[in-house]
Amino acid sequence: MIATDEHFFSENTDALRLYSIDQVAAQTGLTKRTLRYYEEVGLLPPTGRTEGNYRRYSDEDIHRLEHIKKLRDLLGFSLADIRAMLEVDDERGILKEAYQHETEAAARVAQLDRGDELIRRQLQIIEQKMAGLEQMRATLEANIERHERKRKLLLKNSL
Amino acid sequence: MIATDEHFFSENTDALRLYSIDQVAAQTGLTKRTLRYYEEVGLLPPTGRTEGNYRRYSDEDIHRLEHIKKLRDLLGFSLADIRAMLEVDDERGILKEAYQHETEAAARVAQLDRGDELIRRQLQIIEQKMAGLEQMRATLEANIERHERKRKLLLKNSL
DNA sequence: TATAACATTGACGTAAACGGTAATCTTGTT
DNA sequence: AACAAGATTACCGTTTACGTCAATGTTATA
Repeated sequence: MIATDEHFFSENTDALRLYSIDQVAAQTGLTKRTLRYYEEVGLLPPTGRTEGNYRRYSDEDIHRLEHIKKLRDLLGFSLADIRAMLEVDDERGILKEAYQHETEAAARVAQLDRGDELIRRQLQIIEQKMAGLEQMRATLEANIERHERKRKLLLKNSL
Repeated sequence: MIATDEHFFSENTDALRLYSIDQVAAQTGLTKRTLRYYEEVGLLPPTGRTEGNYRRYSDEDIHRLEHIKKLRDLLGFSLADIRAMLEVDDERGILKEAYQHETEAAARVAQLDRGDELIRRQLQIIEQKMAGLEQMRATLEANIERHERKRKLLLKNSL
């Protein structure tokens, strides 16, 4: 019986495919231990469960986990940082919910503005990192170009 | 007496200004403990010392420490990763040394090639990170633009 | 020269982010 | 029905990257 699952996701518009912890581990590249850990520390909201108390992950769960992994590996964020980022995302989600039900135009615009503010805050962090990386990249490329010039010089002199 | 320092750096072409651990901590934003730790684990080669066994940091040391910090904060690298990167840099340094003393053009070109190879390897890592960041950035900006369109729509409908 | 304010090296402590194991269920298969 | 395979929680262990003393030595200054 999977009535439990149906209950949890019956009002979800997503494709309600569910995955075992093994499948999710394989797809995300995270270990099963890590999946349980992220749930334990609240990075991932409690997943659905089968009647036998086995975890069942939704597509949304997987998406969130992949996002977490990106933040961890790409940005080198700590789980605390990631939690903060996700809370922003979650607020955006709530905002979006509210947006749907809001009828007044002015209030809708205000909610869009608030969403933008949250997004821009994240953009700033990312752009800051990118600027630093860009500088490192420029330095390295300058070295390659310097080598290029030296090579040409050597070639000219050897003629 | 600072004969020790003079001995250590007498053949260094750099400005041989030396800094106390406090000064370096202030300038790099690393704690004194971290400075000692990085030296202890070999990320920073042993610094010069005063007669009284106090550490004296050179400009080169500071430069290396700032580089380490960038790798740590920007790329989110572990100290193990950073050690690997620095070893590449160090090999480049050695290569450069050898280059100076090499007289044969062919050998010089070969060394430039080897240097390029090392640099490109680092470039690849950086570009990979940047690509990931760029993607996140694009996603966020797409959301802002989506909001922009919605705002315009609301404005039009409210007239 | 005495004292305060710095430094040094152990040594132990700690928060973060999991890894690994034990005891106990659950489930697909024979 | 029985058994192997895999899941769950609980709990202890580990690594990384430092923080925090304590005991001791050094140095600038009154």
